[in-house]
Amino acid sequence: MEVNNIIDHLTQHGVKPSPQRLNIYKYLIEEKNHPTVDTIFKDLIGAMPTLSKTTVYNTLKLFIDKGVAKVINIENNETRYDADTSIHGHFKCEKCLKVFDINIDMSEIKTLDISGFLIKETHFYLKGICKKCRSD
Amino acid sequence: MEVNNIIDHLTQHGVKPSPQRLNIYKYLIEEKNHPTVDTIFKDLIGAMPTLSKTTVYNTLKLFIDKGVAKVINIENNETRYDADTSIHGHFKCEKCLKVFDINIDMSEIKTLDISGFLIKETHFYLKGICKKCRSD
DNA sequence: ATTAATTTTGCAACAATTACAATAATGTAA
DNA sequence: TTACATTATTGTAATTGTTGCAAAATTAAT
Ligand SMILES: [Mn+2]
Ligand SMILES: [Mn+2]
Ligand SMILES: [Zn+2]
Ligand SMILES: [Zn+2]
Repeated sequence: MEVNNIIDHLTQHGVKPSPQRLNIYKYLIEEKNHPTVDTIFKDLIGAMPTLSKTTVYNTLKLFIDKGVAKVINIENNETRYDADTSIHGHFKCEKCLKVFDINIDMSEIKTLDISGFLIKETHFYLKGICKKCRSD
Repeated sequence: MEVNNIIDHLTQHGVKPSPQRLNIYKYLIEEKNHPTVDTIFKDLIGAMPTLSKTTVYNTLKLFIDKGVAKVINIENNETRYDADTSIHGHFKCEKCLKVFDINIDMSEIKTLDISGFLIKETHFYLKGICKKCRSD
């Protein structure tokens, strides 16, 4: 995606695109690596030497609030973030520690024993060993 | 479930049933409340005044290792535990904060874009507002 | 009864996150 | 432009959930 599109996307969701916000958002959509705050910070501090970890926290919180990112909770003590806000699942490999996207069809699942419940978020993830790590 | 059955169940899974372990396990299967360490500790300290929070952590870790309990990660910074080790999902109400069980049929989901992957754990949860809280 | 092995406990250390106030940057109106 | 108000960023301290570790207590074996 081009920078102008990114700026538009953020702006349309009520996120003023400061340099830090722009870079963090670009990082999320380009890397698609479901990073932690620490990963983002370490990967961006080179290009933005004054970046503060607090800013990363603040920015991600803002992204979540405005709906341009969402949280992925797979391990506790390891909050990850995803700029893909569509409903999809994840697979975390316990060897290489990578997090892969999984397409899921939630159509029927939603209507089991929770009729009358208001669903706001759907989360699905698997843990195991990825194809590559199995063959190593 | 009777205490003798509980003892057998723990023993068969390689967990020596000390008083602390027995009480914590009984708590899990009786309350079915998907508690945090803190909740367990606060609810049991009355009956076991010498109980240590470290013991709760140790015990739950042992339960997980031996397969008589599993971790539920819905919020980060809020690790919950479940003695129901079958594959099932959860719904967390953001008003009353209760966690409900959901039956799920994973049959098809497992075979989408992760062929060749070894699946060890399946996690599914929803967040929203429960029926009761909606009508209040 | 001694000794060895296991379990529990208390406290210190740690790491992720949040609170908060100071600084910097940006926007707005004379 | 200058002056002022608003917003964003930063650094540090505080908080919280968790783990490490060694001493004390309990249980098992000899
Ligand atoms: Mn994703
Ligand atoms: Mn459950
Ligand atoms: Zn892997
Ligand atoms: Zn509720």
